[in-house]
Amino acid sequence: MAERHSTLRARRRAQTQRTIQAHAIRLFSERGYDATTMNDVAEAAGVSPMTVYRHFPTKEDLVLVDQHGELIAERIAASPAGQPLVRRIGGALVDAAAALTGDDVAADRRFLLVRLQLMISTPALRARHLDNQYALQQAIIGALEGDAADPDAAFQAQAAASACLAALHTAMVHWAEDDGRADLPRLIGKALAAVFGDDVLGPAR
Amino acid sequence: MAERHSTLRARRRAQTQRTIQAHAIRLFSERGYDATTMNDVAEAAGVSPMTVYRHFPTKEDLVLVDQHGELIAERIAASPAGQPLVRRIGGALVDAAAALTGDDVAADRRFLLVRLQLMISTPALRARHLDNQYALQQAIIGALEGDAADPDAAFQAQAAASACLAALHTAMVHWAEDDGRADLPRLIGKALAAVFGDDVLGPAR
DNA sequence: ACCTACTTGGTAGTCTCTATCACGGTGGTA
DNA sequence: TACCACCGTGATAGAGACTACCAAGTAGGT
Repeated sequence: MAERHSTLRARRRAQTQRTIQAHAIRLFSERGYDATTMNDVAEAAGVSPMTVYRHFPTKEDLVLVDQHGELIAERIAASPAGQPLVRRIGGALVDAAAALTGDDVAADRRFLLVRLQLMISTPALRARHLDNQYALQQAIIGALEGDAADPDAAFQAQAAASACLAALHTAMVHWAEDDGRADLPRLIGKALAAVFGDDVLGPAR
Repeated sequence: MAERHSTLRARRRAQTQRTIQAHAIRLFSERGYDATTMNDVAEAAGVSPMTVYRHFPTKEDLVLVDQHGELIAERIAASPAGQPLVRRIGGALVDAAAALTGDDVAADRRFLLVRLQLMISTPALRARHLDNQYALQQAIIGALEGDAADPDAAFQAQAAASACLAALHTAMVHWAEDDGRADLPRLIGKALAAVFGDDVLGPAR
């Protein structure tokens, strides 16, 4: 088993990865994203530019981390098919947000907030982020498999998913502008209610 | 009046601009967006690379043209404030789509369709396009000025606008996948109805 | 005919990202 | 302990998207 070396080597790898990203986010926040070159990041992290590219294929990947995408899709696939689409999708989004901003991950929450503010204010990052959300939308539609036969149901699923993700985006922007003081899951619920009505997530909440 | 020269010079400028863009779209469709360089476009159009950059600041601008953005915003600002938000926004989107795909602009419609298919299938273009839609969303929110005082109304406006644009995107993707055979304004109405209910655009339609 | 302003072309450079090769330390094995 | 395969890192060269900066030609109005 040559794959059982995951103790020291993998830990060092994860460590340098965190170091590089931390320095990158700091520099981006201080000088701005466009005014910071990959060489600057490498120099600040104490590694060669090659190493930066090895861990983060593109400059945007230093800020944008696909977080919990497939977890959301799995949760939607596991939700009861009898419920309305919006409730299945919205519930998963609220739960994922709760996992990302819970009190047990306060440090990660600050980091997430800074990256989110960078994403919103930098055109290149914002564009990539929106495309990632589009990919998440495709994954969500794929998770609602049962309706591939009916083209009309597929249209419904696509409309519901894209509207839910639009609500998610609205909530995230407000959360970032509020500097993370508000409760993100609650904001998402509010945005969903603003579009679909107050009873979207069910009376149980 | 040094600005009254808009006869020959402006026409030549518009002509080269159209030539460059036409060759670019053709090459992108034939070889793929990433496999086509700006030098290829310049050579095909018979101009220098400098001239291409002069007319289209970025490679993405060769495909993405901000069409009718401010027109939509103006129409929303002029719509009666008493109507529900979704109806004001959705109505403007349907009308803009009708203007873009009407029978009197069949050639433009083919061109729009090709560019849309390129946008959807190319990650870089898709990302930029989604960011342009985000900018349009901001413009729409700005057009609904009356509610800047109430933060809750602002939240409502943002949620409504982003959901409407999500529906627009859903409709555009379906239209492109259908190769433009369907009626785009009708598709937008269908997507809006899928999210908000059948009576979104009012009984008058 | 003259002068201004707009359009175009050329050169050199920066920055992101890729391909290829070489070096050194890790982890397992004889 | 000595050997070897492998992984992480580094240096170099290069393509491609852009951005100054400067030179030349041509349309506009006086």
